[in-house]
Amino acid sequence: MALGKDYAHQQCSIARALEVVGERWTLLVVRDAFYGVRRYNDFLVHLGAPRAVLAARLQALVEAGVLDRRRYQESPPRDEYVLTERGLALWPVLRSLGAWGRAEVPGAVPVRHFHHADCGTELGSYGECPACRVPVPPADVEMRPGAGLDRDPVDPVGRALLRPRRLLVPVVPVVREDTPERGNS
Amino acid sequence: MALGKDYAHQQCSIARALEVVGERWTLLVVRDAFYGVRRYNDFLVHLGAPRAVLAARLQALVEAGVLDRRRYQESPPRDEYVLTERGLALWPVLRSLGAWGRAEVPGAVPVRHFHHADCGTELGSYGECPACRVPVPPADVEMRPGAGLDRDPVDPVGRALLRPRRLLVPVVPVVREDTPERGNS
DNA sequence: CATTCAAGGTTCGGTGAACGAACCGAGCTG
DNA sequence: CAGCTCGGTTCGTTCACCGAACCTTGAATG
Repeated sequence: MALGKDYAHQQCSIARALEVVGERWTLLVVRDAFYGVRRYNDFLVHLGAPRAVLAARLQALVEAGVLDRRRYQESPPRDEYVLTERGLALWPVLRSLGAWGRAEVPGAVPVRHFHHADCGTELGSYGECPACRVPVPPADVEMRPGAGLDRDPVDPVGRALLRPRRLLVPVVPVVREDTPERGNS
Repeated sequence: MALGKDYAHQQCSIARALEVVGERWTLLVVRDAFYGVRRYNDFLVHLGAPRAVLAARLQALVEAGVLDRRRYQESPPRDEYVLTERGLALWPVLRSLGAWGRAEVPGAVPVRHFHHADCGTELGSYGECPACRVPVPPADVEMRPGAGLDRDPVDPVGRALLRPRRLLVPVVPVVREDTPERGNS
C-alpha cells in the first residue's frame, strides 16, 4: 500500500485516491494503459519496472477495479489488462499531471501532444477542447509526438508510440530490424 | 526520489511530474498547504508523517520550487512554507485526484466540498465552476465540511479545518479545552 | 541564572518495499 | 524434443520509511 493504515485515517478523498494509485509505478502503468498497452510484457519493456513490482501493481489495479484482466486468446492462454470505466475516469488526473509536468518542471521539452480528434485542437490543461469547449473523453484524444520525444527508443512499444495515434487503441509493438509494417526509420 | 534514474529515462511529462510530487506524503503535504497549513509542526500533527520524512519532503518541495520557505518572525527565528506559483498550479491535480477518490473509490463518503466563493456553486470534477463556466483559482475556492468528516479530530489543525474556510488562508490551530488564540505575540 | 518549554528539526536501529537477476512452467515451433 | 516466448515467481541485496529518542535555539518562568 502506498500508506496503508496511515492514509486510512486521513479524512480526505485525495488520500483515498492515493491509496489506490499513489504507489510507485502505478500511475505510469495506468498511463501506458491509456496509450494502448495491454500486455504484461509490453508494460515491462516500456516501463522498465521490476517484474515482481509490475505483477503486483497489475494485480492491485485489477482488485481496485481500475483494470480488467481478460482472456484474449486460448492457446496458449493469454490475458490482457484493459481500463475499466473507473480506470478511464483517471484521465483528468493524468492529463493535469502531465500538463503540470510540462509547464512547471524546468527543462521539460514537450514530449507528446494531445489533440481533440474531432477538430484537431490541442487540449487544454484540464483535458478540455478549447475550441469545442467540452471535456474530451480519452477515446476521442489523438496523441502526437513532440519535439522532446526520443526518435529511436530501444523498446518496441516505445517505437510503436512514435506515430500519431488514438488513445486506448491497442499497441502493436514494432521490432527494429525487419517488419517496418507502416513505420519510419 | 520517487523513481530516480528510472523515471528520468521516461519520455513523459507525467513521469517528470511524479519525480517531483510522486513520493509518499508529498501530495498530502501540498494538499495541506492549499488548506492553509504553513508550519512544520502543523503539517506534522495533521499528516501524522514521520518527522524525518516530513523534513525531507518540505526541503525537496522547496528545492523543486513548489514551496517557498520564508521567515515570518525573527525572535525566535521561525520559517513557514507557502505555495509558489508553481505549487498553486498543482491545484488541478489535487482537484482531479480528490474527485476521482470520491467518485470511484468504494465506500467514500464526501469529506469536504469545494465551492466557488463568488457564487457558492460546488466545483465540477475539473475544478471549474459549472455556473460561471470558468476554472476557479484556488484563492477563490471555499472549502466546506462534508458528511464524512470526523467531527472531533485529535489534532488542533484538523479542528481548525472543521469550519468553512477559503483555501490558502493560513490555518490557526484550535486547541481543545479553551484558549481561543494561540500564544502568538 | 538555572529550569522548563516549544518549535523545528537530526539521529538511529528496525522493518518493509523495491530492485534486478535468476529461475520456472505452460505451450507453441522448428 | 530442444529451444523459444510469455507471464510470471523466488531470492538476496539495497534502499526508503517508520517511530522513538535526542538535539539546538531562543523565550518564558521561578
